[in-house]
Amino acid sequence: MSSSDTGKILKFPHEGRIPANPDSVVVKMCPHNASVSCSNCRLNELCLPIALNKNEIHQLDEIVERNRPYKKGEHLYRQNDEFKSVYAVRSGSFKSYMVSGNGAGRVTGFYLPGEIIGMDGIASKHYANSTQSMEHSSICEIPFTQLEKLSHELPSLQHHFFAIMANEIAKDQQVHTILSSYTAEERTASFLLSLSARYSKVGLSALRFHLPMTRGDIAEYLGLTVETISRIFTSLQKKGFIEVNNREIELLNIEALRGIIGSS
Amino acid sequence: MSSSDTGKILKFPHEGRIPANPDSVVVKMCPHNASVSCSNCRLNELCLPIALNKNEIHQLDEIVERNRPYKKGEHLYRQNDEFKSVYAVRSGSFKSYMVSGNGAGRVTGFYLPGEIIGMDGIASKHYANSTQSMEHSSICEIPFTQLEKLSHELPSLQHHFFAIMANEIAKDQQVHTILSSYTAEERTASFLLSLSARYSKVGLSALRFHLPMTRGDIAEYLGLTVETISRIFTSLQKKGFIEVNNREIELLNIEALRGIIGSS
DNA sequence: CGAATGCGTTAATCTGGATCAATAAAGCAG
DNA sequence: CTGCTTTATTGATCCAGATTAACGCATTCG
Repeated sequence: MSSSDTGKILKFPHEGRIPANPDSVVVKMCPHNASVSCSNCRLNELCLPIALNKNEIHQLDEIVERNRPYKKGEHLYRQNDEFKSVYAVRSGSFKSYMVSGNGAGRVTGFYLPGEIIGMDGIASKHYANSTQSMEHSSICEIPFTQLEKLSHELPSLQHHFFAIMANEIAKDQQVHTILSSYTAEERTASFLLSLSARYSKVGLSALRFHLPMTRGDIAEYLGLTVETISRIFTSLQKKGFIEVNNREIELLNIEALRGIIGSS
Repeated sequence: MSSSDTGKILKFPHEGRIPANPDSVVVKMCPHNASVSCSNCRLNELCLPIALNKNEIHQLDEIVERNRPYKKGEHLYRQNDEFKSVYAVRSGSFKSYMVSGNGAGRVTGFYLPGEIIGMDGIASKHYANSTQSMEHSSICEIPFTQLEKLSHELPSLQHHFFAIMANEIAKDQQVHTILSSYTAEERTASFLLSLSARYSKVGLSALRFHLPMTRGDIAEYLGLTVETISRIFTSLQKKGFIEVNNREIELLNIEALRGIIGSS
């Protein structure tokens, strides 16, 4: 069927990332630049500094370590490593996965800019997952002991960190519902809608974005197989709800996607 | 703090609950007695007071409200109610469930004595689940604003509450793995093992316990159907791994159950 | 360059668990 | 107690999604 599509290949500049508009700060600010501080980070409305005042942000800034960029596939930490820090994604994206008894890895989460990684290690002092970058990415490392100490001094930081963790809990319970009762098509639609919402939060397009993960990653995350994901993408495309070209995806009818979930 | 001022001790014969041994404190201490304080609660090694000193426990005690007992089926709160408190199960058990788009309820969690309920409401200020008791139960209510304030004053309480939330996150990610990759038999085995571990934590038998939930609840929780749960119980019984009589269950070969999961 | 490797799609077949259906056994209110 | 509702078991059939297999298409690498 693809014999005639040669002329209409979508070209995507910027490492496959699609800014909401071509002149957005996203591009100008060079997301991998380590010298940025929390106060001028474009993500500070999403990330830890939210609801902190100038002075408080400055104190947070002091404990944040801005690491070197991570190449695609590099590990942030591995399952059972000693828990030391939580991390905020500055640019790029990460996936976490757990190796279960039989050795088959299972993707347990995807992390996009502004999101916090590593909270699974707080309880047992060892990370429960491994986490690796899915593309060239950069990260802010926040040593947990210091974060706890600072939280104790800044009530609004404590409050906000409680909220961040609670949000993770609520999100995980939502996933529980999806995995325990949705069909393959419903899972896929809800996954796409979740990505869309999260991209739009960081100022990228809600309707057209790059999938940093493989079909296999999506399948593992949703408890399905690669083939099923592939078939469902194809079928959603045939229905005119989406358009997929490799890792580039456009949501043509977002209401219809919502309908898939509502109608279950 | 007088001991049961009117002498009206709510009598509570095990109500289908099997104590580790018949003379255990569980029975003696009358779990539904509202006059107990955190310092002499048999659950204080599991619950919020963990790692607090005498004086700190006393401060915590001040904000804890010991509610009237809940009858079977009563709601603690409903989905979308305004978030006000988290709750610690003192005796009995609760289930939480979410009503998804189509109206079909889905059980998202079970809560046994010593466990904390309601953290799903912290982030959005409204509970994401409904929670109801599965048997005659009692609860400690902890108004969240006050807990937050006290956490700010007591670093070890802050630390511990971070840990409790993190534990919930880790547990939910474990559930993610189970739902996305385990077979029906593996899910059921891991569910039974989880119950066993949790009962044994509160001093009840790890090998012989009462299931407070229906087969239907288990099925919803595990993303299966009642019939499948029923068939798997029967099949595990035929294999000699367990013995079930209605809601009473005995794990005859716990290693074999572990083997079911490991061998996937 | 050609070979190897990883990712994605499509098609044919198989199966674990759902669905449908019937019955039994508890629990419970009057 | 009796009748009614909810819960549990078991069997027969069906189907969504897994499995298996083959192939296309990029990348990378010697």
